[in-house]
Amino acid sequence: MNVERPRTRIQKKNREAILDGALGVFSTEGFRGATLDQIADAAGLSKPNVLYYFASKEEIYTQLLSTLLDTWLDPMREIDASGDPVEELLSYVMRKLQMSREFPRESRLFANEIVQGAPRILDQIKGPLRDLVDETAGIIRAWERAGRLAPVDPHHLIFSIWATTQHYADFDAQVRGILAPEDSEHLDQAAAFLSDFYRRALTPGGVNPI
Amino acid sequence: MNVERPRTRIQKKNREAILDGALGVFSTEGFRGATLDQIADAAGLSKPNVLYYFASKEEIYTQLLSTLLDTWLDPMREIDASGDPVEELLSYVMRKLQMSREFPRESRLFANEIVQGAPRILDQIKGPLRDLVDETAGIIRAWERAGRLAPVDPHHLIFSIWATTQHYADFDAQVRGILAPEDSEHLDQAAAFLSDFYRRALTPGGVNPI
DNA sequence: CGTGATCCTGACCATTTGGTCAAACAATTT
DNA sequence: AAATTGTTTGACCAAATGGTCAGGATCACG
Repeated sequence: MNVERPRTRIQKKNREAILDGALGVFSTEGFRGATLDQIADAAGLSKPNVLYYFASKEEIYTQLLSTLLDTWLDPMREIDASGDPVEELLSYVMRKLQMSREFPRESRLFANEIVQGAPRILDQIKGPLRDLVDETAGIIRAWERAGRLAPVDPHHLIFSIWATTQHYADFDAQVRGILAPEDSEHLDQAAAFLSDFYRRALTPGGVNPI
Repeated sequence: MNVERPRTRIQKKNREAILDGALGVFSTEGFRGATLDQIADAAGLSKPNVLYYFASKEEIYTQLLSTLLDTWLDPMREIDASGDPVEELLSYVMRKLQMSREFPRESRLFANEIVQGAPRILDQIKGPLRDLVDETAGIIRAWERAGRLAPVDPHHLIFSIWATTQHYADFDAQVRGILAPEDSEHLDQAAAFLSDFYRRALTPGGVNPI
């Protein structure tokens, strides 16, 4: 049975349990590494029961991917062309960092997918994602031309924001391995660092020369 | 047969072929996703023949990981405490970016491993990698205290350099999906962007206010 | 309560996968 | 060229894996 919209409360509950469990498994194992048994286990259901709600492992995965991409891009949509350029970009950085804190599994799911060549999400990247990025790049370019932002390549600025913020979710194991293990404040430190860092780099003419 | 040091030219050639093939497979599939058949295929050998040179899939993988980590850290070892702080860090950024260009498979191999929780390399991270990072952090902190560098958290600066440079190898599929496909100059643009960007952010007191 | 629809499961299946092994084949040494 | 050592492979195996299915359990509702 291949229900698009959950009709009963049981369907809703179980589909959610499956997607939540699958998110955990896929995000740490990748698509090929994840097994239906693990997913069923994480969801608290039997394997045949999982396949009663989703036609295949692939369907669970693509369902997850396309649902999450939207959420993932929300912080970028909030950038306001009429706001103060540096402050708008800084709060974008903070929103992205916040997502790494709140949704690390989602971040790692995308990381896995893209590192492995984005075989199942390339269309979405070349379509909606690219459009949104180009639009944002336009805003940044306009700010920059108006002299309200240091000169930067908009696309590479966006890449750098993604890289630096998602790093804390995607490479969490490494970050924890390097920083003192008892140090659980590292995301707050990261916020302070990135905030200062991007402010210095983006403010036209440099900030408060000493 | 489990030969540590290749004794014959055939051993040398085949072990290299296996490691090279395996690098390609592991870097795009992850450990669990990769199969011995794929590796054998990529190496141009039969599966039993691969297992004649390496005891198991796991042994190939860990061999790759530990061999490569050393190369991977070389750029950081080159940082010279007696050089000019901003220039030393900028050339470190450029060396790291150059590695993304020359060794994208190696970068993705580590990315896969770490995204999935670094199950087989955590010891090396907590040991040698951490030591080197702490040492470099000490150098950066000294520069900063001497007022030769803008105030930054050394560890998070290092993370940001890793993130921004490796992004171009690890998330290559996304970068290519977003930038114009005909644009094969994006790594040169990235070099220009990162160079300007880190110079602005690191130079104490800001750079050449207009 | 009865009945049709929904939900769940044990048993099963075909394929894939990591790994073994005896025997054939090739290189090197004596 | 015989003996020794090193290399390669086809055939095979057990376990894991994605997926199926018939039938039983449960639920919603007239």
